[in-house]
Amino acid sequence: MTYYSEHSKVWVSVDCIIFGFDENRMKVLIGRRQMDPGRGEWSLYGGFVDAEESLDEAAERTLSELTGLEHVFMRQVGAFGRVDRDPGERVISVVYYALINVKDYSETLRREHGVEWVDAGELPQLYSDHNMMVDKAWKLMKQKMRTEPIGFRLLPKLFTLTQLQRLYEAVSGEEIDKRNFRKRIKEMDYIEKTDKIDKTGSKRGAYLYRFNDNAYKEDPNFKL
Amino acid sequence: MTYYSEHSKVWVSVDCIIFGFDENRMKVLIGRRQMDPGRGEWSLYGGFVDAEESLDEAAERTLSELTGLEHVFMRQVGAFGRVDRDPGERVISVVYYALINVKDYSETLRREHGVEWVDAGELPQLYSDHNMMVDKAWKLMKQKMRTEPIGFRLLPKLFTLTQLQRLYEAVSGEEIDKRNFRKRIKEMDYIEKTDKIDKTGSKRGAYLYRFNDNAYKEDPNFKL
DNA sequence: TCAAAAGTGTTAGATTTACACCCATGA
DNA sequence: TCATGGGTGTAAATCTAACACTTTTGA
Repeated sequence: MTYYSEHSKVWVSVDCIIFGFDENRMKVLIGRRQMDPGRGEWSLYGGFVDAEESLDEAAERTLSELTGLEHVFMRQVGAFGRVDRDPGERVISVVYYALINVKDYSETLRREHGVEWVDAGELPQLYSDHNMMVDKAWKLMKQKMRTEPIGFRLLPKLFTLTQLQRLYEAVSGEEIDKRNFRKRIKEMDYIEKTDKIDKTGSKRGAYLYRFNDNAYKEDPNFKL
Repeated sequence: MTYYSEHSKVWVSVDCIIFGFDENRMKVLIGRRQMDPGRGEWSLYGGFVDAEESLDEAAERTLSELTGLEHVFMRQVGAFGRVDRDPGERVISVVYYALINVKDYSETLRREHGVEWVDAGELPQLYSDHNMMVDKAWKLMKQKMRTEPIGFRLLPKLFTLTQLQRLYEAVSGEEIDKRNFRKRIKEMDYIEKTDKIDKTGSKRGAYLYRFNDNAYKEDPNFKL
């Protein structure tokens, strides 16, 4: 029994914009496209949506295929549906962005898939409309980072305040005053100081902090 | 020649959340679903995406089919893709919201299509995941209305400051101080006072204002 | 001993909020 | 004449932004 058979079906793919933070820069994971058409062009990592999986599941599967990671923060960016966006066939693509900690992604696996971390501000021309996808994802991510505590997904579980500040500087594109920044952090009780000290960033060492998600849920207000 | 033939195709539809503003309330246009499955349930207005049209075009076509209106402000909300979201078949739906001036929509046409303006806060249960769609569209629209001058799409070309204020009150859900509101409006040079007066809202009459899009583009900053 | 990053408060300026009365008109 | 919505300014409170020096330690 088919209800909608007079209408035409299309291929639907998902494309993932995987953001990372390394050396004080926001990075995006891109690789050379491995299939025709467009083989060899720089491209986001994606895949087709199977008949028996949701869009979110397809995005999670695709991300996990590439990185081996699960339970990653992902959000949908939207659907891209120009008729000629794919040079081969008509394909509608639903785009997601993900935030991962670069250190959680095995270098071996990364090389096996032939993908690279590239500065978000210095992306080459990408396949099809992938640059537009990144632009939109970047805007959404930026917006969300201002109002929700999602930046921690890009850092190790324990991080220094300087690391956190550099992250917010990279996302906002401007320098942040150290004292004002720390003042605001102190007001957020769910950003907890530990007694651990990181000595890799300085001789003196800096206290390590942790984001406490349960504490956040009790008093969810965030603004940076 | 087919590149992606080993993958499966799906139906893709668009659903439109059409916002209006009337009697100081935000409204959404809904109707009784005219096809199986779900015939007779309250539902958003939608349609299938044709092979030779983009998603944006499909949304515009759908809106115009229902309202006869063109060049309407529309934005994509996102793609909804749970496998079982449609009780009939697997259909991925790409959702758009539109802002129209209720007065621009012919009552005759509205009745012909059997759709109604319902208070955005008092929607009945809708077909499938349509309530989730409205929730998300509402959030996005609200957010955008704070930072971009799109509210004017819901008002006549000429409007009084009280009308504008009521609109922003309806969207934000809280009362706004009249004097503070007008102070902010005065700073936006692209909201132009005309010498026309509206006497329908009060005995004394109120000046009518106009949004000047070209003037806005020269100095695009808006915040309410 | 010195270079390099960590850590810490105060003050001026800008923005936001609260608030009350007179005006013009049609019924 | 009076009820109704239109129109206007000021002051307190809050928030934001600017700013500089001391500490610790490994090289």
